[in-house]
Amino acid sequence: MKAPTLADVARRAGVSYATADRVVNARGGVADARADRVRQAIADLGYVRNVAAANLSQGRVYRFVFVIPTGTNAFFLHLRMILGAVAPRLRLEKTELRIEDVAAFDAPSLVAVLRALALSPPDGIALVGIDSPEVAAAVAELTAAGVAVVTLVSDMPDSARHAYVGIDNSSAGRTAARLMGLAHARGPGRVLPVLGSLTARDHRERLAGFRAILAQDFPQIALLPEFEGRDRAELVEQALERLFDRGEAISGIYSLGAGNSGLARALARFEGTDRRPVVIVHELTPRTREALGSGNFDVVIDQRPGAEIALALATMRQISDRLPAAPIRPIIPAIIFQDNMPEPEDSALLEAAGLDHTTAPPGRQGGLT
Amino acid sequence: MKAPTLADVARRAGVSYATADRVVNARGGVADARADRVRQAIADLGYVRNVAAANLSQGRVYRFVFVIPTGTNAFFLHLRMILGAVAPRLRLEKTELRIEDVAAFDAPSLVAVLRALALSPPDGIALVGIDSPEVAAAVAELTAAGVAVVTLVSDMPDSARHAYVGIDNSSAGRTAARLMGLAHARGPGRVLPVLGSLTARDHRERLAGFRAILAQDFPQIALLPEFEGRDRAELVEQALERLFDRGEAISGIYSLGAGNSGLARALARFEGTDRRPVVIVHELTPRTREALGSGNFDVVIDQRPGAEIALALATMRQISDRLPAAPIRPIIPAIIFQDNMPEPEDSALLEAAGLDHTTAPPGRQGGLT
DNA sequence: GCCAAAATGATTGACGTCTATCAATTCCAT
DNA sequence: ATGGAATTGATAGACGTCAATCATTTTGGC
Repeated sequence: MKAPTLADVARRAGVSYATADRVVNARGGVADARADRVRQAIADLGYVRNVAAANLSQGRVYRFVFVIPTGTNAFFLHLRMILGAVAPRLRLEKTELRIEDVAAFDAPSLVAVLRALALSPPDGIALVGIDSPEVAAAVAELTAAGVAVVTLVSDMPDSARHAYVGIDNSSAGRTAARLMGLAHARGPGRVLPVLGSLTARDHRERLAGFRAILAQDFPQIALLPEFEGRDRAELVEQALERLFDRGEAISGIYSLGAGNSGLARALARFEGTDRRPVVIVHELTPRTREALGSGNFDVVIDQRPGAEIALALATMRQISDRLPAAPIRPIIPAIIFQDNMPEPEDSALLEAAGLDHTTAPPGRQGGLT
Repeated sequence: MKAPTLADVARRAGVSYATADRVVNARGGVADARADRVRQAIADLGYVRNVAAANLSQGRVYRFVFVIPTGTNAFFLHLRMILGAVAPRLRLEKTELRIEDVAAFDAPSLVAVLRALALSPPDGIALVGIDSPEVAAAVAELTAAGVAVVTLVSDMPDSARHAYVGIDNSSAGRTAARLMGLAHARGPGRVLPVLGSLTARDHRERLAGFRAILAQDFPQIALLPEFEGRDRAELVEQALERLFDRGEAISGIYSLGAGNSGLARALARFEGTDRRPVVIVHELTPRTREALGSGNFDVVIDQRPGAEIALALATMRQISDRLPAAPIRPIIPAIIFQDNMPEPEDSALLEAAGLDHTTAPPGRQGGLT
C-alpha cells in the first residue's frame, strides 16, 4: 500500500541496493542489461524517489539566482522587495536566494552575468528574457550544465529555457483593448498606445494583441501611432504634454510599459473635468495605485509579481529535484480598478516578519506560549 | 552557519535531548523551569523543526477532506474535477484527499458531516462556509481537536476556522459595478442583479459591494430589485423571460450566483440585435465560457478554483506542520472577457495526469499567491 | 586458464526527528 | 528518613536516501 522504496526496486529487479542506487543516481559502472532491469522495476512499481529523504541525507541547499534589471522601474523594484521579503522564509526551507543586477534591455550585459554565473553554477536561474541569439546561447550552456533556467516576465521561446513564468502578454493586450472598447460604449474615439520599447517581446506582444481586438471589434475607435517612452517617466510626460498642448483629441491611453508617473503628471490638467481620457496601464506600483485611487487611471493590469516569484521558485525546485515537469500555465494577471485594489504587500510582509516558530502542538498538553 | 537541530537546542539549554524533545512535542512531564530554558534556547537559536525529517521518521501521511456541496452547480462540479485531478500527484507527496458530499445551502446536513468526520479526525478539512451557529460550533470542536479547518469560497468569520481561502466577495461586487458603469459610459441605464440566495454570505457581500459602487459613482444607473434564482437555471430563465416579455428596459445584468445557463437561454432573443444588456456573471464554466465566446456575456469574474485548492492545501499543510501561519491573502479573481479566456484546465490536467507534482506553496510567504 | 579490469554485492554512517524503553535522579508528603 | 511519584537522562531503532568503502564475482583479452 505504501510507496515503494529503492530497496523494493532493487529486490524486484533482482539486484543489490547498491546497483539500483548506481542506476538512479547515474554513477555509472553498471552493465546495460542490469540497468534496464532496474529501470523496468522502477516503471513497474511506479517508484518515485523520496526527495525529502534525499535532501536530508545530503544536507542539500537549493541555490537560486534571480537576474533582475536595475534602474528605477517600479515594477522591478517591487520584484526585488518581494524577493527580499521571502528570502528569510525560504532559508528555513533550505533555499538560498540571490539577486544579480543587470542593465535593463541590455543583452551583452545579461550575457556577461550569465557567463559569470556559469563559473559556479547555482541550481536555478530566473531571468527576464531578452530576444538575442547571444543570450539564447548562454542559456543553452546553462541548461546543458544542469542549471534550471526559467524566463520571468518576458519569454525567450526559442531558447533552451525550461519554462516561462509570466502572463500571456498578447492576451493582456487584447484584454486592454476590450476594456477600452467597453469604456467607449458604442461611441467613437482616438486611442494612444504608450510603450517602453518595441525591442521588448512583452511590449510587442501586448501592442499586437491590443491592436488586433480594436481593429476587429471596435472599428469606430481610431488608433494613434504608438509612442516609445523607453519606460522613462520624463519622456512619457513630455510627449503627452506636447500632444495635449497641440489639442489632440485623445479619448484613451493604453500604457503598456513603465514610466506611468509621467503619465499621471501629464493627466493632471484634466483634474476636475470630465474630459480625461480612459487610461489603462500595466503593473500595480505605489504610483499607479495612487492614480487609481484618485481617479486618474481607470484600470491597472497587474502581472502579480508575488505569484510569479512563487511559481518560478516552485518550477526551479521541481527541475532541480529531477521530477517530471508539470505543465506551467501562464500567470493570470489581476485586473484592478479603484474598487478592488489588494492591500499593499508591505503590511502583510511586515506582519510575517516577526514570527515565532516555537509553538507546541495544539492538541495534547495545553502548552501556552 | 547551518540550521540548528534539536540536539543543539538541548545542549544550549543544558538539558538532555529527551527533555528538549518532550518540550517541543508537548509530551508533558517537564518541570516549568526546565521547559522555559528549552523554550529560551529555541528562541535564542531560532530553531525551527525540520518538518521533512519529522515526517520521514513518522511515515506521516496527511489526510485532508474537502466538504463540497452536491448538485449540478457547475462551479462545484469543476472544483470536484480539479480535486480528482490533483489527487494522484498529491499521493506522491504523502497527501490523501477525500471529498465528502453535503447538500447545498444546508446547515444541518453540514453539521452532520462535520460531526461524522470528528469521529476519526483528518489532519485538515476545507468546507464551504454557511452562516449558522450550529456549524460554527462544529467547527470549533474540530479545531479544538487539532484539525486544521479552512473555509472555502464562502467564509465564516465568526467561527474558529483557521483561515478563509477565497476571493474578497465585496470587492468582486464592487468590481462588477465598476465594469457595469464603464460599459454604460456616461449614459443612463437600468441594471438587474440576479443571485442565488441572500442567505449565502458570499452572495450578500457581492450584492452589497455592487450596490455601493453603483450608488456612489453611477447615479445615472437605476438598480432594479434583485431576483433570487436559488442558483437554478430554470428559475433564472423564467424570471428573465417574464421581464423581457413585459418589455422592461434592462441595460445590464449582474448574475452573482449560479444558474447562468438559464440566463444564456433567456438572452437568446437578443441575438443579432445590439440591444442585449451588458452581462456580468461569476465563475468560468463550460456554459459561461461558451456564452463569452459567442458574445452573449461580456465579463466573467472567476474565483480560480485551482488556485483556491492549491492555497487551501498549502494552508492546511502549514497548520498541520505547526508552522507559524503566514497571513493568508484573498484569492485574486480572474476577470475574463472573450479575449483572455485561459485554456480549459482539462487538457492541462490530462497532460499532468501521469506524474508530476508540486503544489507551489503559494501561501508560503505573505504576498505570494 | 590466467590476470587485470569491470561489474556487482554488502555494509556502514550520516541526515534530523520521533517514539519508546529503562535507568537514574530528584521531589514531596508523610 | 522513607517510599512513591515525578522528573530527567541515556540510548536505540526507524524512516529513505546518499556516499563511500571493501570484498567478491564476472567478464574479456591473450
